[in-house]
Amino acid sequence: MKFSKKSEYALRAVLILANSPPNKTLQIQELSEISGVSVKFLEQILLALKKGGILRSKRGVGGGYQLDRPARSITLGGIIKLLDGDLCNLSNATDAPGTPEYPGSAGLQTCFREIDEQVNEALQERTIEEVLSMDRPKDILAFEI
Amino acid sequence: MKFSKKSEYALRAVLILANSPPNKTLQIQELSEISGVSVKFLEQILLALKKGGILRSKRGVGGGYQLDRPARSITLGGIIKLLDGDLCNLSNATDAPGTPEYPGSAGLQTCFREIDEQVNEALQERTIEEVLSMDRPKDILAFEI
DNA sequence: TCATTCCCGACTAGGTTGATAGGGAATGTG
DNA sequence: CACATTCCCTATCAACCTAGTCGGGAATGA
Repeated sequence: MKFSKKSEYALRAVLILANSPPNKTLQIQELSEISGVSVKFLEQILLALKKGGILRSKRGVGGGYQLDRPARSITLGGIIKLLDGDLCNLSNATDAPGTPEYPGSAGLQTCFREIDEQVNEALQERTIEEVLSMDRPKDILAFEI
Repeated sequence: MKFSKKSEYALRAVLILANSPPNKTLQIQELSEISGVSVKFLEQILLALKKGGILRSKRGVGGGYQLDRPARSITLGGIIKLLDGDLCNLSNATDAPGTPEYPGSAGLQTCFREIDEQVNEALQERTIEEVLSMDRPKDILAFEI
């Protein structure tokens, strides 16, 4: 019950880009340094994010990456799905073709489908913008004023 | 975001045992046939379940397995945890030692911890007894009378 | 004594993951 | 045009994990 490094690194990259000034492009090199992911590995991930319509890129001198749409429209689920294929799919184990019927098999599947839905919803609802704002909670800022 | 075959097969075995008359023992062979899992593989799983205090066993002629405690006290989470180690632990990826700080890293971790809790709670709450009863819903029974 | 049944560890084929490497294509600069 | 820069794309690989097999040992009861 975990997700891949690719997904995790993708989230890092998108968060970093979402946090930098709009219309500023960041190069792989910079993203690599901030996120702590090797340039070459990150490259593959950024490419996938681009193909998935989350980032846009520019080549040549002064090129780099930036978000292709507002951070409020990008969700954790969208990113993870892009890299890992499916989010939470417990029920497809109990559902697979060839699975025999046994006492509780139907009930089990219902349970797992419920959990799948819960998790997928939670991940699809959380936007990158929200995550960034959770980073620096308002009440703590209030104290600092 | 899925769990191992071992966990799945363990759930099958426990459900089958919970559904059979109390104090009746089932042999690996029988469990294998009903669950559709090879005898040898199932063997390992049953052994783990026994060591985990979920099943008890008896050797020799007429031996076999049975539940070591009532089905209402055995949860899906308990079984999965026994076989797979942890249930849902998304947050330990973002939490791992050596993870750098980047914009949103804290927020991300909070999100994942929330999901971890949700899933773990859901799995820890659902008992084997409940799952069995979901299999044959009461309203359908009512129709058949 | 012997068949039965669970107990236990070793082993392995095959797939997945995380990552590296190297060259190609676009783009801006002088 | 020539060239440096930066992204684009594919191939390859070692390490690890999973699902499963195998062979024998130990307890139990007839």
